[in-house]
Amino acid sequence: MPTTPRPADFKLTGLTGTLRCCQLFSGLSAEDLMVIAGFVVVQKLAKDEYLFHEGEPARGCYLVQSGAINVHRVSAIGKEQVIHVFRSGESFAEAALASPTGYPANARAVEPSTVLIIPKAPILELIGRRPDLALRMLGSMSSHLRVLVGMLDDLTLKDVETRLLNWLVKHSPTSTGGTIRLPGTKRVLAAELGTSSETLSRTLGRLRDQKLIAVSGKEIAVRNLPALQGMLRRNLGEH
Amino acid sequence: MPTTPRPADFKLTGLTGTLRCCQLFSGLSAEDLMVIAGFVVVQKLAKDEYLFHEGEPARGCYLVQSGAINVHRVSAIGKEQVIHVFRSGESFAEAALASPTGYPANARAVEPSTVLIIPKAPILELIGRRPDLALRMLGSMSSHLRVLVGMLDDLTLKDVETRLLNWLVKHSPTSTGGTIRLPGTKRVLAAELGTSSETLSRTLGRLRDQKLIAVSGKEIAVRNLPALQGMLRRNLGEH
DNA sequence: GGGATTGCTTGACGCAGGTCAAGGCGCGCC
DNA sequence: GGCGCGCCTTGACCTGCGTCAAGCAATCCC
Repeated sequence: MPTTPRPADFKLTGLTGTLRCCQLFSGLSAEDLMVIAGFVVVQKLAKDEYLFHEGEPARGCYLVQSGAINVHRVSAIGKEQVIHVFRSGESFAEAALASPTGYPANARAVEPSTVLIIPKAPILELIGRRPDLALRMLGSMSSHLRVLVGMLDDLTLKDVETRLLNWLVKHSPTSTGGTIRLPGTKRVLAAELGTSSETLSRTLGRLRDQKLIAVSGKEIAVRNLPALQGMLRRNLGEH
Repeated sequence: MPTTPRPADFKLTGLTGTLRCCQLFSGLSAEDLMVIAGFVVVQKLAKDEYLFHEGEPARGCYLVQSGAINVHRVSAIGKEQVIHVFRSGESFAEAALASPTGYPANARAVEPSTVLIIPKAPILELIGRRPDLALRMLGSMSSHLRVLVGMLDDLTLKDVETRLLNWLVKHSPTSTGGTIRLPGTKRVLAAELGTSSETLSRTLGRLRDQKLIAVSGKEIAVRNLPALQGMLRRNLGEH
């Protein structure tokens, strides 16, 4: 029954578009999407603003509409361990839905961002009625588990050089190399790799000396991607 | 309609007992338990026998009936990183249900063990009909996520001494201390703590010298739990 | 009983990488 | 322009811990 669209309807149809595009909800029926859009809360975050802190009671789970959210833990001495940076279309904190305890980590916007908050109660109710949604949630959490498992051996089984090589290979734009523009400062990259900015600097320096890359400011030019890949494989393959 | 119990019935009622006792299925109706018991596969494992390897296509998820299963990853150089040791009543590899990729880790019996294999297809079908079961699965996976997150800062934010202190405090039977009997060898404990048996030995030695614990064979007697807790807090609190 | 095996302890050594400190460079701001 | 302030780089140093190797104690098995 089409009537003149009111602002709220515009908002809803816009939201369903976002919802449809994400892994978690893609393929759901239009009605279900509308239901979800009906209870979702939009929140805008400034750069460096916190979405939630460790231990806070969980409101629900989240979907990044734009920007980037850094999920991390911090030790008693203030050292920060990045768990993952979630970007547009990705969902996180599904674990918070199913357990009565608070968030196990912190979430902060790396840049100005918009996230959709999916409140606990109504989404749980919907999951109860839509078993396939439950399976998707399971799938999404299982991929997060995989990310964490991946981090584990990153941190325990590899040295800084190998982790950096891996990062460079993953972020090279073309198959021959190309130049990568750092999203943040080098200190941030160092944190993401689980090291200090000094060690990162030295490691980059060593690769530069071998003419494998060129560094200038926030630009890293990958000169010889195949060589980097070979080096990575060698580092993984033997000692 | 009671008839003379056949062996298969005995088997089924025995299984439902096991199923009822575990976190994942406790509270399910008797019929549901029977359904699950109907498709569960019992597998016995000798010490050091593998249940599955990384990359293998997933059969389903698992429930430990007796014994202990070490879930771990291994790097290209053969170094082993323990993710978790699951014991009687615990379930694992739920993540494998929801994703088409293979297992992300290896599982091996630490001691002679019995596990129940819960095959993928029938349990997924049941989840589709029992939404509360889906929520339990979500809950279980979310607690595994928490374990992994916990491991992360164990590995990145603490040294071996702190990890050992944490382990001792967690495993002390009484509030004043008491004695802990190691389930496996010290080498296994060392692996669980992410270190070598030599370093573990040294660290235990240091605590012994300070009269905080006494070690004899597989028995660790905690002489002064409050002091251990204080030391732990101090290690976490400052440098 | 006596070799062989397995696990634990201890010493010696090396190394990756964290920390401290001292420049150098770019950039905005008065 | 001069000045201060982040950021990066580099050197010097230190330390935790992994590895190698040797010495014991307990257990097993012929």
